[in-house]
Amino acid sequence: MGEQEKVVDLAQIRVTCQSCSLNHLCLPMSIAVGDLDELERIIRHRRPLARGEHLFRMGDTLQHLYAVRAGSLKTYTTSEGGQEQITGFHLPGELLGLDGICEERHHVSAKALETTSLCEIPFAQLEDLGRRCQGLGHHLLRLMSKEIICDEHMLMVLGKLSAEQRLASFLVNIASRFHQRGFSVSEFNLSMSRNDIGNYLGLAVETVSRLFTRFQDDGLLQAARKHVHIRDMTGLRVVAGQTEERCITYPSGGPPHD
Amino acid sequence: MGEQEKVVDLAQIRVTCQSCSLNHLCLPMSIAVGDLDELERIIRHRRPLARGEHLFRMGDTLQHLYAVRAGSLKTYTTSEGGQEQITGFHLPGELLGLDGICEERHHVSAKALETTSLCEIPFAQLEDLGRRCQGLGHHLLRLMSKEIICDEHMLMVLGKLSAEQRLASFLVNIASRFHQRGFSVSEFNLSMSRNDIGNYLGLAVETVSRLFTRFQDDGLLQAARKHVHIRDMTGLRVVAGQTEERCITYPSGGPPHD
DNA sequence: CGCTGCTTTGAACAACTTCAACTTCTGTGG
DNA sequence: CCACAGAAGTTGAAGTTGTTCAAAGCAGCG
Repeated sequence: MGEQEKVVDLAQIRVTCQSCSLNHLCLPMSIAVGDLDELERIIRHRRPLARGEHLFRMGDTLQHLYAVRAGSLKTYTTSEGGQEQITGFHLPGELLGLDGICEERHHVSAKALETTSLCEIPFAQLEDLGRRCQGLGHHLLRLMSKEIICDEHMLMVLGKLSAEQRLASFLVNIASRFHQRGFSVSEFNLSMSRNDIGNYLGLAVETVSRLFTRFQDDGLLQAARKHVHIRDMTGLRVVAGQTEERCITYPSGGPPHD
Repeated sequence: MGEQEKVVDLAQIRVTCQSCSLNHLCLPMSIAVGDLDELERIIRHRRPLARGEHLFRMGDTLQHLYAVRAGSLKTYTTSEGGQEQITGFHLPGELLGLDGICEERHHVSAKALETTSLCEIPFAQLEDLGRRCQGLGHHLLRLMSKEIICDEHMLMVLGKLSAEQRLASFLVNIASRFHQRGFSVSEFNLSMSRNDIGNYLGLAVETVSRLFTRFQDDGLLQAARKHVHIRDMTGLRVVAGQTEERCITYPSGGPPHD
């Protein structure tokens, strides 16, 4: 508050998707160079969220989609009984709000897990632009399709896997998403609590905690609170029942360019 | 084989969405009357599937989306270990194949639960038409969004509900979908086996069977094999933990017109 | 009529949850 | 800078829910 010289109006900052380090993961990846200007024209920075703040709540009218620039969020639904189920964790480069298109209001709440900055994209304008720019329109469909695939993968996780397999599967998934973003596959800080992990995986916190201990004892990883160091990725994949890499994390026509 | 006079080339039958009893649930609901011709031009009937036949399999290239005309299907994923998880049951008026858009190949397999007839919609042409007909393009996004919502609702079911709540929730959902299609809310024939229900709900067959018996003893319903007669819908909703009607079954801007 | 597959029921068992206690971390104010 | 309170995480022991295994019942069909 006292640091007047540091205060800037973030909405004034010129957003350039071109210079964004995430553009290969985000909407711009699909768009013709000439049309990128148009996309940049409708995108705005949003004031960063502090840890625990909501981006939107279940029931809110859908005005914008959001792309994560830095930080992370969780989305969750609340049942009539007041129970919460986390439906996803969202890392930089990922799009939020697609569930809200159906009824023009959000069906999940989105809450920041840490200080998080986002791009705000007016949905009506994006849809309009999508009609004019073929690549963008198609990419939006692909992103929605990807979300369906991910959610249906989670149905398998919750419906068929044991607690051990669920946690291993979760860690493999998170590691590969970090890796895509240029971070280490094997060493990272989780932004979500054990409670959040348990909630997401349909397990009690205590079970998650015990499993971290067991994985550590088995030499699969070392975990100290949020910090995780995977020692044996192959072993972890075996526990998860995933030996092939067939997780959908990249909504492109072809495979990731690496 | 011998009944030559009954054999017709189904592909020759002029499909008219206008005359289809499901048009208020399906793609045409969103389309301007003038554009309906164009949609009808690209839609083809498909040879009906016999019970147990596949419409497509996981990994197949996505060529078409499909709309169920009559009958029903299940979609399921197969894990590396060969385990199957049913991701959805599909009734007349519902669209299949949306998961395949992301990578241009299906991520689930679709199998008929009974004799099933379908409309086949070439995806590329539909996408193209969606760009030209605003209503249709928007409706396609809504249908995908609806699928996300339904899948995320299932995450809650699998992650948080007890076996009893899961089955009650399933029955309430099926009943309301039958009702929308003009059938009785309270009396119907399930096209899926107990095994399929258990698989879908993350439960053992035996558990499902015991629950049917318990619901019957509690006077909530009467079940004889596939035939189900719901005696106390309110009671069933209470068990499911759903007292409000907030299941998303209709992807329209407003509520169903009844 | 006797097969086959689906469903139901019972009893033992296992996995995970719940409850309870304790430890470790984090942040805040004295 | 330390003390303290609250939150988050860990661990153990008891309890429950749902699974697994086994067997019998039932409908449909050649």
